[in-house]
Order: sequence, then C-alpha cells, then structure tokens
Amino acid sequence: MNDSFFQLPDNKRNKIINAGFRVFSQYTYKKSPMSEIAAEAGISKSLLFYYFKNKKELYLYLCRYSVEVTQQAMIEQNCYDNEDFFDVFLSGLKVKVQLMKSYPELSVFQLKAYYEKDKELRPEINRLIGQYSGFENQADSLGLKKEKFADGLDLEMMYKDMYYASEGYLWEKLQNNDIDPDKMEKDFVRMIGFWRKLYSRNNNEE
Amino acid sequence: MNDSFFQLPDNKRNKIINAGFRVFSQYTYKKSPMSEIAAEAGISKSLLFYYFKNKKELYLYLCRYSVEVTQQAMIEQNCYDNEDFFDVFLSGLKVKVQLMKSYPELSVFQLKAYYEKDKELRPEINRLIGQYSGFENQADSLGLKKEKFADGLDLEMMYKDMYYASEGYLWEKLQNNDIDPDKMEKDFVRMIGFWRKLYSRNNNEE
DNA sequence: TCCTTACTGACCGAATCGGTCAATGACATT
DNA sequence: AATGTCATTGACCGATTCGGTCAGTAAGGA
Repeated sequence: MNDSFFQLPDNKRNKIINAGFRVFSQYTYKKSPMSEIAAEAGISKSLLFYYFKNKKELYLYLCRYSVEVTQQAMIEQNCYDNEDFFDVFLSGLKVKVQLMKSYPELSVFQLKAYYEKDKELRPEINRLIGQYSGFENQADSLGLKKEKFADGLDLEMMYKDMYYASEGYLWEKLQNNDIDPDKMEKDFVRMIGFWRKLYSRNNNEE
Repeated sequence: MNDSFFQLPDNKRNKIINAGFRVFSQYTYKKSPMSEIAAEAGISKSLLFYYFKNKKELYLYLCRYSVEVTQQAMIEQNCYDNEDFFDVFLSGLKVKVQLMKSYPELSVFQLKAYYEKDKELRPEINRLIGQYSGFENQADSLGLKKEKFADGLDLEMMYKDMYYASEGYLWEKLQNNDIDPDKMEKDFVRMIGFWRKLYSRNNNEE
C-alpha cells in the first residue's frame, strides 16, 4: 500500500474508499472489478493499482478502515456512558446513522464482509472484524432492570422487537437506496419514544 | 422455452428453479453465470440452454413463476378472509415461511428482481412483478379499528413496529442462511402473541 | 432400421479481469 | 536549462469466464 494514498486530500481519498465500499458491497469479492471501483472514484485503474498493490490489499484495507472508523464513532458519540436502556439503544442507532453521512455503504460492506466466503480472505477477515459486534448480543450488558418496565413484560421479546425493527428499518432504506441520515435519526427518535412510552412502568409521564 | 421442461418430474424441475433463484439472488443478473445454475441443478449447461433459449428467458420465467407461486400460496392460506388484525398479519407471515419450505431463496430473488437495474430487463420485470406487494401498503386495508386497541396507542407506529420487526427478522435469518421454516413460524406466533397482548385494549385476557 | 428426443462435452468468439509497463506531465532541485 | 522525482494515464497482456452453439450419443418407440 502506497503512502501517497494517505497524503491525498480527504475528499479524494474518501471518494476512493466509498467507491470500494459500494462495489464490494454490491457484488462478491471475486466479482467486484477493480475497474469499476476506479471509474466510480474518478481515477484510472492504473492509479488504483499504484495506491494498492492488488485487489486483496484494497479489500483488506477497507475492512480495517471500516472497523476503525466505527469504533471511533462509537467513542465520539459516547455510547457507553449512558445508563437508561432506551438512551443507550438510541445512541447506538445514532452512530449507525451518523456514519452513513460520510460512508453510506459502510454498514452493508461490513455485513457482506462478515459473510464473505472467499477462501484466501476468510481467515484475515475473521482476524480483522472478529465477532460481529451487532446489537443482538448486547441484551445482557444493557442493564435491563425489571423494576423500570411495565408489569409482566417479556423483556427478551421487547428487546428482540426493538432490535429487529431497527434492523428491518435500516435494511429497507438501504435496499431502497433511500439514505437520508437526518430523516432516519428523526424516525429513530420517534420510534424509541414510542417504545419508551409503551414499555415503561409509568407511561402516564411524558 | 422448451416444453420438455414442464414434462420434467417435479423434483428435477424444482431443482433447476431453485438453482436459478439461488444464483440470481446472490449476484446481479449480469453477473449470474448460467454455468453455475446448471452445475447446482446437476445438469449440463447445454441442457439448460435446451430448456431455455437464453439467459433472459430463464430469468423472466423465474420472475413469472415466483409471482404465480406466491399468489397461489396466498389463496391457499386464505389470507384475506380473516377479520382480526393480528390474525391477518400472522397469516401473511405464514405464507412467506411456508413458501420457504419449497423455495428457500424465492423471497430474496423477488426482492433482487425488484431492484434489478439491467436496462433490457427493467421494463419486463415491471410488467411481471408490478408494484411491490409487501406489507407496508396494507396498513389501511387491514381494518385497524381504534376501539380494539389500547388507549392513546399510535396505530401507525404500532404497524411500522410490527412490519419492520418482521422484515428485520426474516432478513437476518436469510443473511445467516439460517432458514428453518418451522422455527420461524413458531417465532412469529410468539411474536404476534406478544404484540397482541401488548397492544390490545384488554390485556388481562389470555 | 430409422426417427425423435433428452442430454452431453467440446468448442468458439467475445468480453472481462487482474495486473504491468512505458510514457507523460507537473513540479521541485540543482 | 537540465535533472530527478513522483502522480497519473492509456495501452496492453495473458488468463479466465461467459453466453451460446453444435456435433454427437444413447435411449426408446414405431
């Protein structure tokens, strides 16, 4: 990987990165042409090979970068130092949405990478992305304390409901290519508000 | 399209159809190789071209067939002659799940077809699939009568919650290649039960 | 024996893809 | 002005892939 890639002005470098995210998330690794990435980034294929010595290097760089930028965003959005369950959930969604502003296809790219089957890639992807750090495993760590919720509520079902609804919403928008981060954030805020009122012990407040 | 294709025994014909669904739903139309479909169906590429005169004909046949078989299932499951909102919703989900038993990739195929961008295919796909007949437009026609639900409930949000959660669930299972129709149906029944209790006016019953 | 029909493997021309390379132009140094 | 460095390109290459064809084969029925 050539150093000059990092000396590039941000907008030009991001254009290449986003082109990579887009192409690799639309096709399989093997069926993703370097030529298409170059064209979409507005540079020649040769130059792309000047920055990255081959396709594999570009792909793995994008993997690393996607993880890096996600973690960075999680920290900036201070996702963890909230104690209210609904606030934590919302801040997690905000990160996803915020990231889409800069990298619309990042989340799809990560998902595809997670399921990529290419033999010579699989081990390295595992090393980079590791366990999928989605929401579904966080149920326990989110401090679900029964006292705060309505009587007789099935907390597990509540969590699944919220998790799947969020995923379903995001997935539909991505499929529709209807990516409007600000609208998404508003939708999520409204959705969380709906749930908070529905699930909380005292729903006559607010 | 050769008649002999229809004279095939069901299992052999379905093997070809499912191979087509799988390949076309994994890749774009253009990047879906006839050879891969043939191999997965256990026949020679030549024979596939004996049944269908070219790739386009096979693809469009699969489009027609997917619509046909879906409508058939909707009728058999008598989706429409139910009056309770939750029952209607559940029967719709049951159709999807039931279809997966015979054609695991059908729903993904239809979705991909809906978003396929190939120029010479686009108009014909529109003619065959038409408006996407998902759940999201059915909200009004499902007879949502306020009296039946809890006080002050935002019915639109309730519907969106249920719709997106179902989509999110299905989508995750499809991505994970974790397709177990019976388990899915049980999950849906449980989920609908949760919602019914949560949203209904008298939730002390049941 | 002859005809039809289901089916195959070998083959073809065209396109695509990953990757290379010589050349060019911009710019800084001498 | 001459030299050197480096970003950038288009043309090119060999390998592979892909849609589609075709001659041929094996099976069965007339």
